[in-house]
Amino acid sequence: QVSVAGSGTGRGSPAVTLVQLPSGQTVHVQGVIQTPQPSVIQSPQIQTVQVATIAETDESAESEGVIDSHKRREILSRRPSYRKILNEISSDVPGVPKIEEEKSEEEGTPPNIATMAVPTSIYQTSTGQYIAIAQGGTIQISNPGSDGVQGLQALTMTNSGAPPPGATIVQYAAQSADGTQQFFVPGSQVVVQDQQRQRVPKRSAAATGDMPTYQIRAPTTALPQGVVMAASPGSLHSPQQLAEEATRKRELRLMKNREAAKECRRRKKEYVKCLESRVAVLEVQNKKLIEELETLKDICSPKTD
DNA sequence: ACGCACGAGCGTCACAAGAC
DNA sequence: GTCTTGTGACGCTCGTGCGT
Repeated sequence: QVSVAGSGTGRGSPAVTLVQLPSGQTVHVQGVIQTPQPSVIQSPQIQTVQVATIAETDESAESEGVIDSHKRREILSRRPSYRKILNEISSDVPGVPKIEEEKSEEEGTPPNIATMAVPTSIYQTSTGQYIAIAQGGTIQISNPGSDGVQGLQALTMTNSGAPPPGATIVQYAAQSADGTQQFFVPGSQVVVQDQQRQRVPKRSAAATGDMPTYQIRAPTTALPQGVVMAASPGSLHSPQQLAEEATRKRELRLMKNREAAKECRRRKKEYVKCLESRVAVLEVQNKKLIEELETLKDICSPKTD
């Protein structure tokens, strides 16, 4: 004897079907039959939109815009990071991959890209590139138009020697006679950008993923024309130097935030992808359960004729 | 060919949470 | 208390599809 009892399909409550098997076992099938939804993907993004809508409804009711926007921001900002959410999901569901603490290989990071060290000095060239010199002589070249870590290059100067304290100097020349970009680094060496990519439009740079290549050469001439010299923070005294230092700090902060935003967006996309795949899995499961239920109904329901 | 709408991606700002 | 990191929001640019 099997009894199938439908219940609770009211708005907001999932449909629950009770199936009593001949053995006396009762099976709860919850939410198997769902009302059509506009979208199967219900990411936290959507949830936040809903929260925002509620908040705005309150706003129109109470006419307290400032307080409400604060409240809304509070609600929105309480949402944990994508990494946390996804890792929580993955701990519940075995098949869902975790977002690694560090960047995974998934996105195809070129092997010649090193991880970004904390720079101690940062400079912007006349063509918009950023050159950061970290402790230990690592030079990082960041092209503002390129995509993600692909715009970040690290060159480690193995024989640059220890610069005098507070005296890191970058000497930059806009363009040399052979059409390459050059800048000079401690240790009397020259970093030369190859001709093939200078000021590539940011769209195509992102699409093709091509990067500027740099070579370390011995200087062929004395100081070139148009040399720009910048001092590191160690020897700052005048207001102008302080202003430069503030600008430098700001540039560094912006560069870091730029990278952080890229990383955050990458995680967000990964998170949404995971949710989508999870939805697909659940849909398959759901379908199977429905079929199973139908089979059980067929087997166990008493024949009338 | 042109204009428009739309979506994706980006840089920046503001702010909360966590680290130190 | 200060610094760093992560993320939502905003505005911008660019590519694409579509109608005219």
